[in-house]
Amino acid sequence: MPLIVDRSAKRADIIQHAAEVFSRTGYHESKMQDIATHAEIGKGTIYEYFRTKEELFLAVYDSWMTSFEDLVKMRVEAATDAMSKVDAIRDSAVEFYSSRAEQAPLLLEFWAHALRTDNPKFLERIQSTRSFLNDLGKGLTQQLVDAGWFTAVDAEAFALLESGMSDGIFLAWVLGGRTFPLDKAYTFRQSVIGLGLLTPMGRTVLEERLRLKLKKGF
Amino acid sequence: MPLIVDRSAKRADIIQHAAEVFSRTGYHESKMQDIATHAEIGKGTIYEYFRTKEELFLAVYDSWMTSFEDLVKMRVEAATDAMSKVDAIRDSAVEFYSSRAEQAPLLLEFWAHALRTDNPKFLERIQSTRSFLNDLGKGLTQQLVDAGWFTAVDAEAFALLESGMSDGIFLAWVLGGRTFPLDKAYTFRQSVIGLGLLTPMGRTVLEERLRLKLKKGF
Amino acid sequence: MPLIVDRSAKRADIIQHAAEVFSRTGYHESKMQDIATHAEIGKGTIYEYFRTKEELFLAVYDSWMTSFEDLVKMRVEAATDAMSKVDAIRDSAVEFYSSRAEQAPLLLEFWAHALRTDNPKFLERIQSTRSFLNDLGKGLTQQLVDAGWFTAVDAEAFALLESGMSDGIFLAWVLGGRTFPLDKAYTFRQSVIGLGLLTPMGRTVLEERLRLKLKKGF
Amino acid sequence: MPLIVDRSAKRADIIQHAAEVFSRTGYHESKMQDIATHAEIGKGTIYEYFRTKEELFLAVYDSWMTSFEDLVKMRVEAATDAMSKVDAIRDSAVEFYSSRAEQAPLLLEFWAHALRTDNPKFLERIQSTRSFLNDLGKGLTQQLVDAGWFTAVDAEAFALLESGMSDGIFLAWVLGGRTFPLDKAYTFRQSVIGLGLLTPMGRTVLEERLRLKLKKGF
DNA sequence: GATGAATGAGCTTTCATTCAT
DNA sequence: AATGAATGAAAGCTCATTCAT
Repeated sequence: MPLIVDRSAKRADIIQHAAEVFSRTGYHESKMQDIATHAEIGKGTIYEYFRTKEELFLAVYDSWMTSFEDLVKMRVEAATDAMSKVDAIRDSAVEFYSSRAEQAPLLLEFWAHALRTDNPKFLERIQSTRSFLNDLGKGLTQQLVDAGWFTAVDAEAFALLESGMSDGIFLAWVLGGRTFPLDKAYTFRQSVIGLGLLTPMGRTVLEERLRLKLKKGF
Repeated sequence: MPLIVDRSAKRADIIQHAAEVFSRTGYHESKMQDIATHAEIGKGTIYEYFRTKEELFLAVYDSWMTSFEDLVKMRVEAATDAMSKVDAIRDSAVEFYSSRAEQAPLLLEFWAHALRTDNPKFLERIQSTRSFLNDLGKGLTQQLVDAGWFTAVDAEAFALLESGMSDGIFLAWVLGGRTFPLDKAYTFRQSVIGLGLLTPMGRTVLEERLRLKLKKGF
Repeated sequence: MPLIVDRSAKRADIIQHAAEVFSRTGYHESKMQDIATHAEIGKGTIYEYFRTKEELFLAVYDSWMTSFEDLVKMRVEAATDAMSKVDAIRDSAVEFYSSRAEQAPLLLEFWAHALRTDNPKFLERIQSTRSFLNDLGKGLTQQLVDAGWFTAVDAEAFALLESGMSDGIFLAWVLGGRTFPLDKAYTFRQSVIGLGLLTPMGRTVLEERLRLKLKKGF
Repeated sequence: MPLIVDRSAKRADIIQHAAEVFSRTGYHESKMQDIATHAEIGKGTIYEYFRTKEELFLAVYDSWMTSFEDLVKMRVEAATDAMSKVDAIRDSAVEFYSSRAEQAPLLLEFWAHALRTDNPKFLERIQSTRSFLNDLGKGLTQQLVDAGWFTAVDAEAFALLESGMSDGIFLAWVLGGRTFPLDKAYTFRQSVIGLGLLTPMGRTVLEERLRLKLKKGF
């Protein structure tokens, strides 16, 4: 066990352990005592860092989403052109969700809880990630339109649709027992969408490849 | 108190009231007493019809999904060609979800619960609707491919993707506070997909209209 | 299932079935529904014959004790001399308890309940059997004393002691998991007591036999 | 509220209060809240020390029986010869039961419960005391036989009979409403038994005294 | 700061009893 | 007379949170 030096490091440590317990057992079934035991601290200590169990839940989600956003940012910045930035977003999502397969149900629980609690911070945190992704998607879509790859499209609506689709695929994946490869499904989706949006110019370059992917499925 | 004639009618009546209470308060926050009071019956009476709260929850979900499936079946049967059958599915989903806007969060709770409970019937019931929709979608996609409207595509994968997308849009709609019109989003989605899958032949007929929709967004 | 003709026969039938259910499951764990099901009648019907579950419990005990008393009466009447009447009582107890081994725990429950309930009939019914046995025992003891077999002894106290001992042996037998033969234990007891009470005259006749039994145990 | 210093002292305190509530109201009628209130602690606190109500019941019984065994041990050790050790056991039982007259019905409830519960610890605890007493009785009986006071007797069987008789007298005392003096009854019993087992030698010394007691009863 | 003993509100579920049919 | 659907009081147990040390 690493020596915890300061307050925020200990806070992060608790979040880490809480994430594991919540993931394994679910929010409602996880007891504060379970988390304390897992973190090898006293039950009361958690309350030195988080006012309520709910607040801890929010912190766990926040921590996850922050890593996700950081991952996306990093990948997108590393990519050079708009097309590969789009790929970077998709890859980030795939990687993030795939590597957290066990935690996936907790995301659903978080969303469900967000819609019920009086605490507005839950929905706000969700919106925050969505805004981040939508803004990013919107900008890139516009660039692709402007560059003549994509046909004219309401970039805002499209970005919203895209992130919705992402969550939808994720949902299908989780509820279906993760029986198909997530990355293939995301690629497949992008081929469908891509084909739809490509301009004649873009089509000339990419159509063949995309149609092949459609035929193969996932 | 309405005169309840037979057992199954009373059962349905309890499901109805439970659905309302669950929808309003959420599964975990709803107490059996709340449901009993709302149904104007004794708390013990519920247990004459459902062994546990969880079983009642399942019954509520089952009742919703059965209506949804019935609606889809009806609409699809009424439609004459494959293209309008696809429209019928989409319209059914839009109508179903729109008319149950208040109940929507409960679907999330159900999904979340299904992933946690030991009772396998929850996931089974979810799978059942998904299978129904996927089989339907798969058949229609294949018909559209065979008829030359759609380019060659793995019908199974595409159907899975489509229902995933539907749930995704629904999710975005719910989590985003239902700030956009659900029907427009579904139509938009179909335009994007449609454009991607259309063959040159289909494109000749429909491209103009679909591109217009893309430009407008939702 | 025999055709139940009159009220008291049906009442007896319910008692019979209740006795079986109570014996198997215990008073507290037995549900009125279990009894109704076992008797193949409606739950409400029981209440036509017994006001409460407690009253039914009392009826079961009363029925058992009445049979026991009848058995004792019959056996004692059949015996000719005092000494064999004493044997008859002992044999009746052994037979009664042995043949009801499974029901034995219920007797304990009844006694325990009798000491707690406000309903005085429980203790009264217990007293009634005890009185019957004590009176019987007292009379016989006095006869044996008068006949010169037994030394002078307070017949009342001795009778009380004897029936207490009987229950005690029964208790040890039940709580010990019925690991020793009940009849042997009763005989052994009688040998011990007998030897103690015998007059020199009685001793001349019986001592040898009794001492042999002491040596053998049970 | 008394200052409770350590865990086991608090545990003992709860047992003490539970014993009082159980004794007064009976096991089934006693509510955990009653016990908590009586002990001036919160309901939840009890569950920090005992997993279930049943476990608490067992602890109460265990505590009683342990004191009883300790009392017997102390008294027996203090006695010098076998004959007075036998008296010591009898006196301990009398003292123990007499001083716990109010609690006596609870013993019956405990026995009844032990025969019904799935938890084997109940019967085991009962056996434990019985073994202790039987072993003690067996040893002393053998000593008395060896010393020539008692006639040859199966010491094991006799010891079993004796403790059964003790419980039987106790039972008669409790069920009979404690209308006779317990100590006299025990002494009376011992006179009967004693006379039966005495050898001619023992008889020479004690017969007169014992016969007198028989005549007096209790 | 860290702890964990103490708390009690609150929940699901049971089941004896009632009573309309 | 017979029934069983309906009832609701009741109880054991849980667990997030507090707070004295």
